Amino acid sequence: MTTQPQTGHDDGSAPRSRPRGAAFLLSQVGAHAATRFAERIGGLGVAPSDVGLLRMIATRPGRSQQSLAEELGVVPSRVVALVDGLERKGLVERRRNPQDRRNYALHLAAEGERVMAGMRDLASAHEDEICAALDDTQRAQLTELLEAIAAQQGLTAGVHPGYRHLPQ
Amino acid sequence: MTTQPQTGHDDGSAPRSRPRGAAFLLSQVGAHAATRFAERIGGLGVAPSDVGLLRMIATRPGRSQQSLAEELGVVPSRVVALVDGLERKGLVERRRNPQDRRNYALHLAAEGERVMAGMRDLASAHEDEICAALDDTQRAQLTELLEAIAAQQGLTAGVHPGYRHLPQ
DNA sequence: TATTGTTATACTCTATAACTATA
DNA sequence: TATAGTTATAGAGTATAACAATA
Repeated sequence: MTTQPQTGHDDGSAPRSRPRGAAFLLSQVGAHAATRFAERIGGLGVAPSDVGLLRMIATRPGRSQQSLAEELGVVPSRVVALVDGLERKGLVERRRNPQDRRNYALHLAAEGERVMAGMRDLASAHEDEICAALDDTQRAQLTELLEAIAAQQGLTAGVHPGYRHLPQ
Repeated sequence: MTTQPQTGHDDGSAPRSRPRGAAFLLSQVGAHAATRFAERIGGLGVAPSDVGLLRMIATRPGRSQQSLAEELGVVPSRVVALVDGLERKGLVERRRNPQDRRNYALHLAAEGERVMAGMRDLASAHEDEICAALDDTQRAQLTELLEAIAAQQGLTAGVHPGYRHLPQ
């Protein structure tokens, strides 16, 4: 994804009184953070698109594919492909529900638990890398500002919009 | 692009003393900002991938496709496709250089100038929309923090990493 | 009939590699 | 030989629509 050029401070001048370029910087730095994270988790053998799914299954085991599709804002057939991949890697299991044999209850396999643990460590290191320029106070400040924007813009906590389908 | 889930404040609790989740928030809010901007510029008939190109040509007219490819971090054949699209829409012109007939000098067409002007207005409105939750002081604060991160992470001012090719 | 999941298909994006023309 | 640009091709990602099994 890409965003607009801004008049910015390409010339190295100090920021103006009315700040400009925050939106572009957000998109730029955000894309960078996502790319770096993707590189890191690549070492665990999972793709960025897998991460949300894994976490949602870990948080609420037994969920159906439909419920994941809804929360992620993707089409159910997409979840089929994602779960196929995770199942092939031995990270999740599809368990039939005897009460209603139409849907599956999704659970993490043992290997999936290990990958989730690895991701938590990795997320912590990632956080430190991205925020290396900031001290603890500034980090808290940034988090607060971003949380305010996220809330006002109606973003769901923990759900990355990368999943959403623009084309209707 | 997608990033990691964070332990976050899904439960609505107050932020902890050691801030967690800034990197995920960055990626989440950044992707949202990029998506909203893409929706806006869609009305001008250009795609997000066109924007950087248009701006770079506007900033330094007469550039070659090669130089654009290098600065954007994409392969030259990709620039061919992008410039083809912009030329077809009447936004840019390829002018032969009589001194060296191998390369083109790229220039904005009249319609391209109009679109650039439209984008500047639109970027301003976009900025206001994304930062609606913040007052001017907070906006300046956010910009400062993001600029510090961008500089420390080695990001090029005004160049969106969405252009970069991870697959080598 | 409605719901869950699946398959078949097509479209977009973008890189690689081979090629043309010019130098 | 080297450089700017182009074409042909292939792979990844993801949506739409038709379908099967179950309720």
